[in-house]
Amino acid sequence: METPVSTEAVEPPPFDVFARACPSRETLEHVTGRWGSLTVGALREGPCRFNELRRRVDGVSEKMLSQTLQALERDGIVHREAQPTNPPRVDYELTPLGREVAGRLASLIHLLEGSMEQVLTARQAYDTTRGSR
Amino acid sequence: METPVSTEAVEPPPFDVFARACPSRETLEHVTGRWGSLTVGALREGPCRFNELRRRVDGVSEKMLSQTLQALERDGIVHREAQPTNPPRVDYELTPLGREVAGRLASLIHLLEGSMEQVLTARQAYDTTRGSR
DNA sequence: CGGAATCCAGGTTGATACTG
DNA sequence: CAGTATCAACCTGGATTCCG
Repeated sequence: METPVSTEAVEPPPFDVFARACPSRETLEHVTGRWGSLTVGALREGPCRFNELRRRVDGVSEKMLSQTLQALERDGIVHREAQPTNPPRVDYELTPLGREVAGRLASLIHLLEGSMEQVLTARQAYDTTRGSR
Repeated sequence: METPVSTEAVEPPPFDVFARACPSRETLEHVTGRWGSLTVGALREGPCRFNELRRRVDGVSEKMLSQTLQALERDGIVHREAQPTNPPRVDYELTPLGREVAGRLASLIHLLEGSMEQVLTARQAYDTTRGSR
């Protein structure tokens, strides 16, 4: 018996974020980026129009929100539903994959929000120790 | 019965990453930032020296790794253990909080690595639909 | 080895203005 | 409303050099 060789791919390519060239690293960055994580988190509350999303994500500019949404839509994390009405109405919502991602992200966010006292204490300790080097 | 009022803070301040000025947003960015997530992920495999960490996180420069580690140390996510030997030896490891964070991050990373086929397919669909607008 | 400091190019950001 | 275009300003990140 020879090494089995089929005409179709026998094994899915391994994806590893720790490797510089792996496309999974890009997606991780889209999802965890400065506005990516907040946008996904905001969409977790339900479908949302562009400007409402802007309000939920305090501080994001139109441009950044637009760019972020496009990257997330391209990766299949967010679904964009445009209605050809006038004035235009566009709704964004998470895809099934997006909901899974959002869940894990929310878990991280909640952990951090709940640990901020501890973080703030650590910062003070660090600053008095190293700040006044 | 009156509303209970004690002399010490009755309620911990609410932390909300979606609010522009909340310090939790900074910590989220340290943890999910371009190198933050990979550094924390790499430290999950165990304590590690500076240059070994550089090898684990493919593509980081000394400067970025150094900056990233300092931010994470300040937030109490990473512990730095320096030995005053010559040559110097410094070990980094996750704190208990860091391990919790790393766990949630790993969960997200694994999800994404396992979904990349789907993501790549979504990208192709997007590019053929919108790319040739 | 483990960093800190400096320099600098280029990418990212966010007003502002404009379009459909 | 839902974006896109433009542009200056800022910041990121890499390379290099030097120190303990």
